[in-house]
Amino acid sequence: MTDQAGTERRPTRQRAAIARALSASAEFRSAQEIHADLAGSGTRVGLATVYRNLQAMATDGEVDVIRSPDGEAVYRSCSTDHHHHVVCRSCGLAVEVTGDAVERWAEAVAAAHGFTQVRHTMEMEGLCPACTASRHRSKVVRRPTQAPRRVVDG
Amino acid sequence: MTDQAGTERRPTRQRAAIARALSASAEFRSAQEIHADLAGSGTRVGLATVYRNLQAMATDGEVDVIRSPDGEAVYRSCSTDHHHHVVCRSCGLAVEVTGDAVERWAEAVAAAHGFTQVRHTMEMEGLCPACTASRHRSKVVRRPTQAPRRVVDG
DNA sequence: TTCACGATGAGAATCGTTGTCAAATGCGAT
DNA sequence: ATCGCATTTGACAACGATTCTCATCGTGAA
Ligand SMILES: [Zn+2]
Ligand SMILES: [Zn+2]
Ligand SMILES: [Zn+2]
Ligand SMILES: [Zn+2]
Repeated sequence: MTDQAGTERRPTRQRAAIARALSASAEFRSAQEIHADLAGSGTRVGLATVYRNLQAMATDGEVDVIRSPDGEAVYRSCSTDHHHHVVCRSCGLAVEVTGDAVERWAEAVAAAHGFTQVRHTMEMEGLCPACTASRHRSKVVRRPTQAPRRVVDG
Repeated sequence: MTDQAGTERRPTRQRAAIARALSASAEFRSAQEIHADLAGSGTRVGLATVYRNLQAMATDGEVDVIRSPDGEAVYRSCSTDHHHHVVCRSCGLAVEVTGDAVERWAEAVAAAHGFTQVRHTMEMEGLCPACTASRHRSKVVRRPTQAPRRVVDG
């Protein structure tokens, strides 16, 4: 199915619930999490329906979608405050950062190519101060499982 | 517990083959593709081994890894030329772009937080000129389903 | 060479996501 | 309100990428 502008999407309680659940959080949430949230709040919505709607909203530009490091698709309400992360690839520490420079650049370069309604995602990864030090003294900590992503405001 | 001296990764023919296959291409390749390439060139390497090595190389910062739009992890040799894309979310047209501004910003902001060996990925999406026009006229214009992602140099 | 342990491979197990299709529902016309 | 019909939903099967298991192999060091 080609997504077109004139396409009429019928309003349903499920879609409304999903949209509400999404905007209730400022963080990126996966389809499964949204589904769980709804179930938890007593709203029964099929898992497939959650997937379908989130995807539709994403293609229509109503929500932002990125892939979490483990490959899951995660969605976030478009209106929430926009920022990026610098993640340590060794311990998972994440720092939130914002920057007008990139925002403007993205907008400008996209416009220069005639693109409209542009959105973007940017992720940075490296070694945090602590892990940088560790490696210097040849002490590498390799976790068996993925480290929990701790977020620290920048 | 947390010990070990510098990374003691033993050299094996499989690892060498994987590294070679990776640097042979300037594009991002998935684990499955690398595996197929090797098989095609007569080099038998277990799929799990390909996954394990690509992941290890990624965590060690030897290769770049991003997620393709459908969620597959794709790897690329670190040395290849760095650039970004502006993708049309309606027809899939992709334009390659480069920009010192972002590169410097990313480096600077990461350094400001004490991070080292920083790498980044950035993706922009919007509506290309053609699709922007289509949407303006309320007329529904038929467009090939799920257009292949054509790349155009910026 | 021998030993200890990391690395590999084949296949099973996970698990997020998509496909199927009958039943339920929104909407415009009657 | 009611009918007709296309869209949407939901339960569940099907998929496919990635991970896990574990017996066996290969490498580095003594
Ligand atoms: Zn760290
Ligand atoms: Zn931004
Ligand atoms: Zn387009
Ligand atoms: Zn860049």
